[in-house]
Amino acid sequence: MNITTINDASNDENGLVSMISVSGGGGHGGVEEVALKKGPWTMAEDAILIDYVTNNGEGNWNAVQRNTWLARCGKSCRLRWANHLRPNLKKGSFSHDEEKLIVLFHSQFGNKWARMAALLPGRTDNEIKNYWNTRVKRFQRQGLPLYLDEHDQPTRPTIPSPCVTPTRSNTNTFIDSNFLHQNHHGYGHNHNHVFKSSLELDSLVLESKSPISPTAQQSHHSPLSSPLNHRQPPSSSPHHFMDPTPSNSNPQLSSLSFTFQKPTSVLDSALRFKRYRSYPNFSLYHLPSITPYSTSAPSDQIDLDAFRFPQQHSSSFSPQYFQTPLLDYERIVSPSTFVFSSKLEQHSNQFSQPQLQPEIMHHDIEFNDPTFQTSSGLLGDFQFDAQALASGHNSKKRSYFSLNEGNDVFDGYQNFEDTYWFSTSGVNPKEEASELSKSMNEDIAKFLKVMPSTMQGTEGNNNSEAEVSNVQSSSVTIDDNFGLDMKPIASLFPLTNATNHNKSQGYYYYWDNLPGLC
DNA sequence: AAGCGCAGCAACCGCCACGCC
DNA sequence: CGGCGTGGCGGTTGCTGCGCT
Repeated sequence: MNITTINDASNDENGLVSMISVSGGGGHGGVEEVALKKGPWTMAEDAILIDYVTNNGEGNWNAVQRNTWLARCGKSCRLRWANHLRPNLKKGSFSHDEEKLIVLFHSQFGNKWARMAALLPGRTDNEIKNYWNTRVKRFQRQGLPLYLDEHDQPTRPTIPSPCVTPTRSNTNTFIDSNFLHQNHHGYGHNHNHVFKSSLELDSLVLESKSPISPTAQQSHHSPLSSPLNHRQPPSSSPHHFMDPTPSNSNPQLSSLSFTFQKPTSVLDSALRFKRYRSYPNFSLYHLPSITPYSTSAPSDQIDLDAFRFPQQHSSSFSPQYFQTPLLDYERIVSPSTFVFSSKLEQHSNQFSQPQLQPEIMHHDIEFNDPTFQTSSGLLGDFQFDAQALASGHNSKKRSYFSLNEGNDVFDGYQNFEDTYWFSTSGVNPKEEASELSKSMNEDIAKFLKVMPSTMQGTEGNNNSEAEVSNVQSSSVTIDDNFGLDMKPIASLFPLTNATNHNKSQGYYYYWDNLPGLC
């Protein structure tokens, strides 16, 4: 089918319409013209798109235009869905923590908006891009270096990347001194806000020849330029923020000199990132698509205590940042939870957030059921969900139910504030959940296998210790929809050993030193 | 009140990668 | 192997609201 777009700005309520010629299909060469609308989406269009995706799943966006009267091109539909209509989108301005993360990510990835979005659940690449562009404009106008946090003192010098002198040939890194000041857990003296890691690391020294004022730095290192632009070669691993400690041994190093840590081979593999891609048969009402693995340790051999995500006590940490990118539940809400805003506006982006969408996506759970006492943090939740589903276990805040929505019946279960919906295919939810549980357990096992051994508390955890002894890669692929790059995650969350949590199976590691989130 | 600049946001466009045939 | 369709990504544009003059 050939589609020709003809711009015609004369015949649309918004003054934006394109005429496309749709030909082919039957070989008659017949051409039917379809007016493709452009411009802002209306609520009616949104409703059509939501309905279509609900019934047909994501993907095949051009079919939307073919199968509905929605006169939008596939790209426009995909964009509208991804940026405004899909569940779990977080609207509103970025929090300060998110802003810092964006700066952090940009210093690592450059203009890789989609990549950043994958690390900021609920945020879209477009949002991040817009935020960054706005930030660029603002900082440029104010003459501030881009990688200087706006809440910090503007006089704080930034290490410009051209002056960075790695001591190891395989390192090409940029680190902004700004980030070295943002962790308040405190190690060292002059630069006591450094990132403490328990990883065994090589060290490298970054040296700044001289302090550079923001103004001077601007001319030297344009705020518009990402550190990535200065990397040679650009394809090298942009691994930064690794456990910097003051370097006082070298008298040539000024206060802008730091020694920070480079991970060993475990975290040294190439950055790996995988685009999300929907299954062709993806259903909006499916629980997460999990690809079973044939060889994995059963879950009962995995001590999930060895892997804990941040707890509430860490004031600087927002665990929801990493919930979605790590293990994307595809938390789905019923279309009934889409409600129209009472405030009528011209555009149609006023669907309120799904009411069931949790503002805080993580659960910090203390279960009474000993079955789940070993599960905590993200993986714990993950396993909990699967096991509870499989077992049919109903905790106080979890229940199965069905919901009649017109002619449709949706099966679901509720876990605290979160509601999960899954298919109405007739599969017994528990059977489906049982398979899901197995797959999840296998995924968790696989996940743990490739985790750096230093990320796992191994005391009293011989099984997993053995499993992780031959770690070769830091990348984890949970399924086709999911690629996890452990490296930036690990570098963002240096591990500390919380020894005062004396559970029977050993000690925990906490990810509680998120830099820049204080 | 009008004009202007700016911030924020939504959406489009071009390019490219990938899979399929 | 090349053409084609599809989708993803990054750059860019345009619109709207708001504050300031």
